[in-house]
Amino acid sequence: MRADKRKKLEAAGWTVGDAQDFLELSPDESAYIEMKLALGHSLKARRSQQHLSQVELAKRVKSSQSRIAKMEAGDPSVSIDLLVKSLLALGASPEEVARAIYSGNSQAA
Amino acid sequence: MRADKRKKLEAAGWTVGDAQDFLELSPDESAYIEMKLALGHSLKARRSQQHLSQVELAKRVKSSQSRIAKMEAGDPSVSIDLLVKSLLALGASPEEVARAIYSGNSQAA
DNA sequence: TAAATATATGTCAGATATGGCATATTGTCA
DNA sequence: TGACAATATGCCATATCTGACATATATTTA
Repeated sequence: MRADKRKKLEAAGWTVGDAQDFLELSPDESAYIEMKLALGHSLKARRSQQHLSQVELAKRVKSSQSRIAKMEAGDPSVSIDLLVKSLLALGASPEEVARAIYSGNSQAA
Repeated sequence: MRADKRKKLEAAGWTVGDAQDFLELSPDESAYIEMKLALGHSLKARRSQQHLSQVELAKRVKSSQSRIAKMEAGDPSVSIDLLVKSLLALGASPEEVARAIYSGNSQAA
């Protein structure tokens, strides 16, 4: 299984190796997960660019290191709201957040 | 007070008329609220375009009429996640969702 | 190598968002 | 006008997300 496919399934809350491997994601579910992954990548890119550790970013957005890690990994337990708020806290504009959503390019925002 | 300003404050969970009228929103809070309002407008525009009632849309996205109304009104109790999922359910692509986020134009998505 | 720092993963009690429901308000049409 | 459909608003029990914490696993540096 390709790494990104596996990641997508995991982001959907599935455990790879299950019988559910064969389940299909609906186009909507798929799009939703891709958006979250894209936002997570963008968050990591921005954080790295500013030479911040997850701990430092967590303090800035009043979250926790573990939640930052989960955001960047596309963990199914994190909301788009938190991702957006974090990006804004890193100085992204709404337009940059928007670009992060549909551009596969992690540099986008 | 301008209508959109009032709406923004209400979306932030404030009651206009309070002493809190004078509080300022941080740029991040402001941007976040504007994004939610923009998504709400886009949702309403798309729903109208497809001649769907709030009840019909609610059934399609397995939500409720009241939640649809709150989404479209920018109620502070609704998440961006639900707005995004609803737009996707109305046939919007991730790119259109993205455009809905930063474009003030409610037709955008 | 070991120590130090950064990131990943699992869990959980408390906080927030959710659908559903009742009901108020608005809009439409005869 | 009244009857009816659509939308708005308030409430609540439950589901989901949250920060915090512990701890495992990299990654870096001396």
